[in-house]
Parts: sequence; C-alpha cells; structure tokens
Amino acid sequence: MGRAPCCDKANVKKGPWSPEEDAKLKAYIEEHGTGGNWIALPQKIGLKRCGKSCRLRWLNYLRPNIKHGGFSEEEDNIICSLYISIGSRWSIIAAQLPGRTDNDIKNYWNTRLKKKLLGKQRKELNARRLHGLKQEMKKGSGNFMVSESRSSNQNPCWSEMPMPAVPMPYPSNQDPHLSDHASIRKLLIKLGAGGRFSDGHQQPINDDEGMNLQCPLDTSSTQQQLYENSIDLLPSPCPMNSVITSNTCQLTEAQYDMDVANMHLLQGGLNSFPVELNETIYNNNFPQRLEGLEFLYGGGMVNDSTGTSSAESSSWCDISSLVYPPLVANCEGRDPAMLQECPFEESRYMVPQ
DNA sequence: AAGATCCACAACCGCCCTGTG
DNA sequence: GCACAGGGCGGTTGTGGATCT
Repeated sequence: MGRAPCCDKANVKKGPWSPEEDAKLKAYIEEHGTGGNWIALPQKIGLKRCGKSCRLRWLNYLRPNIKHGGFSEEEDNIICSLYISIGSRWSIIAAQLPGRTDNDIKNYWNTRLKKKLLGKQRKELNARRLHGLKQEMKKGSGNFMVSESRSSNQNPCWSEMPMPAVPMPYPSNQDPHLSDHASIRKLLIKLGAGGRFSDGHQQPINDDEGMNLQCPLDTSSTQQQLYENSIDLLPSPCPMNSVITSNTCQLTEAQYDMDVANMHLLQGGLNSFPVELNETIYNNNFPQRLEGLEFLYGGGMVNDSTGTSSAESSSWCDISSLVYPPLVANCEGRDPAMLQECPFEESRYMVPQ
C-alpha cells in the first residue's frame, strides 16, 4: 500500500517561487515561526504550495544569514575533508559551514568540486600511464598484465594494475573507479598527497612516493586500537568495510584484489598526506572544534588543536585512522556498547542547526 | 545572429526515520 | 506492535543564463 501524499498535488503550485510567495512565507515565519507543522503552514498563509516545498524554500533560501555561491578555498577543503570522512552527509557538512545549506553544498560538490577533482584525476592517470608506458618500453616489454604480487594479495602495486598500453581518456561517468563515494574518497586522498584540493596548488606527483607501499602509520597496538575504534565509529558510507572484511566479503576474488590493492595504494599515499589540509583542520584555519563532530576529538581519535603541539602531528594519521580502516577491520565481535554509541548514526538527527 | 550545448542552481521526488495514537 | 503523519535527507530533474559553434 502506497503512502498518502503529503498534499493535494493537483492544487499545489510547482516551479520557481515568486517574490510575493517568498514575502508571504518569510513574513509569516518571522512573526509566528513554523508552528512545528509545515504541512499546515501553506494553507494558513494562503500559499498553494506543498508544505515540504515551503520548508525547503525557507531553509535553503529565505532563512536569515544564508550565503550563496562564492565558496572559499577553505570551505572547499572543509567540504573535501568531511566528504572523505563521512561521505555525502550534506547536512552534517553544512552544519560545519555557517550560512551554507546542505542543498548549496550538495550542488556545489556535484557541479564544481567533483569535476575539479575528476579533472585532476584524469591528468594524473594519463601522466601515470605515459610514465608506465615509457618504463615498459625501456624494459622492452609490452606486458602490462597482472603480476604475481597482485594475485597473491602481497604488495599489490598500482603500476602493475592492468592498464591500456595507450592513454585512453574516457568520460568521467565511464570511469569505473570514480563512480561512487569510495572511489572519490580514494581520489581525494591521492590528490591530497599533491597539496591542496584547489587549483594552482598541486605539486607534481612523485611516482615513487605514490607507489610506496609501506604503511606510514604507527602500527603499534595503540594505533591498531584506534583503527579498530574507527571501524566502530564509522558506519562507512562506502562499502569499504565489506571489501576488507574477509569473512563477510561478497565480492569476487578479482574485485577483492583490486580493492585491497587500492587500499595499499591509499595507505602508501598517506605518507605525504596533506599537511595543509591537516593544518586547516587543526590550526587557525579551523578556529573552533567542529560542531556536531566532537566525537572526532574525544577518546584519542583526533588531537584537539588546543591540546597538542604541531610536533605531535601524527594528527593526520590520527584522522586517517577514521578515514582508512585497517585491513583487519571486522565489526563482528565488537563491544555492542560502542556500536550503539556510534555518533555518526546519531548525528544524522542531532546536527545542531 | 541563431541554434546547440554547457553549466549552475533551485526545486522536486521518493525514501527513511521518528513520534504519536 | 502496528499504522500513519510529518520532518529530514540525499539524489535527481528542470530551468534559465552563459558560452560555443
């Protein structure tokens, strides 16, 4: 049985709002508030609009102190870093950017930031492919096929991933690695190794560093505990957990290999993870703790900017433990209390407005 | 100059979650 | 426990202006 519609669609106006409608809605809400009932509101003020439409119009446009357009580089970085951590939870991201609405950020991401990043990715891929081609030509081998290391899950190497022998630019929507949150998240990390996310700051990619497969993170038991905690804390908007949870993995072996390889690549990339982004988060660029993300600061997950010196800045590694769970991740057998306290799940409905 | 295409943004749609009776 | 209404959210679409051919 379908749900009853929230309003009579036949008698509801759609499309752009007129200045008169805006004025009516704004005047009423400023005087009386929403009354806690958006559905009834348009009838009260004589608007032939759906209550949900009124709500969106107010929240995204008419509400005081709303900023439109003109995103700063700092805001870009915040959006990117939060996207890495929590995915497309636009309302949570918006809560960290005063005056910005989730809709605004979502549109900005979809129309600009993502394209900006994809542009970088394509340039980088082409550069890598050319580099790989040159290397193979030097060796006198045209064989780009999968190596033993990949099939054996040991030290999989990006350069050994199957690649076309000739650079083949493809539309972004056909790029098999850029179609979901996980892929873009990976891309963000890779780009992060080159500097800021915005144009004009990218440094040349050092292939050797990029190929460094040594995990840069302290793998002591403490760090490992942080990793494991991070698994509990992140509901993982991407299927990464399922990818790396061997006993629940539903993927084919080939898919598993590919993602494990990417994970290694990512962990290698963290060697030179964005110092500037790190600074953005922990230093003056981030003058206050992120509202609604306090859990990032507690329990040793992330150093509080006020409490640690830069000399201790394994700080990006700390946050990276949130972002990149270890390969041993597995939610089974975890303390149920911790799972219940997952702040991200709660935050969806507890974000301060 | 005119049509085609691209782009950014506003708005809508449908699903999920919570509260309530 | 169940059904329903309302609020909230992310994804998608529609539209108008800008740019290109």
